[in-house]
Amino acid sequence: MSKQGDEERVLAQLAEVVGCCEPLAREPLSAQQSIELSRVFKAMGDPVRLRLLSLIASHVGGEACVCDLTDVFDLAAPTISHHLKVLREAGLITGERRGTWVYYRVRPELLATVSAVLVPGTAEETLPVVEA
Amino acid sequence: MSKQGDEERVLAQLAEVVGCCEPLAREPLSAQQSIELSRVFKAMGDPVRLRLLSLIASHVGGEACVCDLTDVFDLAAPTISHHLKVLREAGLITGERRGTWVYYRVRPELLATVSAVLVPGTAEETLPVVEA
DNA sequence: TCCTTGGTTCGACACATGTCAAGGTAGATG
DNA sequence: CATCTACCTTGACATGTGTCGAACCAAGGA
Repeated sequence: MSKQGDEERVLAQLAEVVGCCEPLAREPLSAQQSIELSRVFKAMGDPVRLRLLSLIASHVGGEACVCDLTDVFDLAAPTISHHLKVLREAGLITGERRGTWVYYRVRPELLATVSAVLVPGTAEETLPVVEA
Repeated sequence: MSKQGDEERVLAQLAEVVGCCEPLAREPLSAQQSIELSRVFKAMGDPVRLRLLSLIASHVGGEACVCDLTDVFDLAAPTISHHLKVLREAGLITGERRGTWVYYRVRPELLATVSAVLVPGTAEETLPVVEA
């Protein structure tokens, strides 16, 4: 929330380093690229955070306040807050305070970037896969 | 290699629990789904492992032996071996011994599954319709 | 002003993880 | 068999990470 600038920087850096849609199997990642990308995957490499992400993404209006999220887990509030911070610093979600509550929403563009890195089929031909 | 059965089990379990291509934003992940999925992301949440993955995926013939991989990093052989094991146990790669060397290749179907979970409408045709 | 509710930060703890040296296994070649 | 190469496993260590209680901040009422 207060680190909106950091979120933007992270996202910009990822986009710059990874490129728009460079599939993983086309050419090996550089050390720098792998560091940037692994940040996102590491943020998603926790069951609680993955579930938080899907809870936010699938919530009505595309956003959810923290009070909508805490009840789902058997975890203390600081723990949820910590996980949300990790997701935020990875550029996967953004937080905004409106009155008493803080609302989070996902960054679909980052999910799309990551998805495109994984599979080559998104843009055009690449591998001799079973083609229609 | 010696745990080929485990690799199959992991992949089957992931396919069963996650489903074929259920996007993250459609409905919230269950606790079980998030646990299975987070295993894969956690395996990719390390720069060395991500780079290993891309090195294997982009290598000629779609496979690479360990000797092709160790020289790229400033890491001892046991460390590389450890990371390869993590990738293997996550179902992302398979290892096969042929003579003196051990060759690794990626499982594109798992990458496609993960990619499809992230973004709706991604790479559905590349999914191999995993059956039991 | 004080109190209540929603969220975060801090500090501390137990546990997980990345790393390497040493030792072990599998196969090829004498 | 002996030995060399390629690769893995073990054991140990330092660092990183998830968790929570306590304290703190922000906003909206009495």
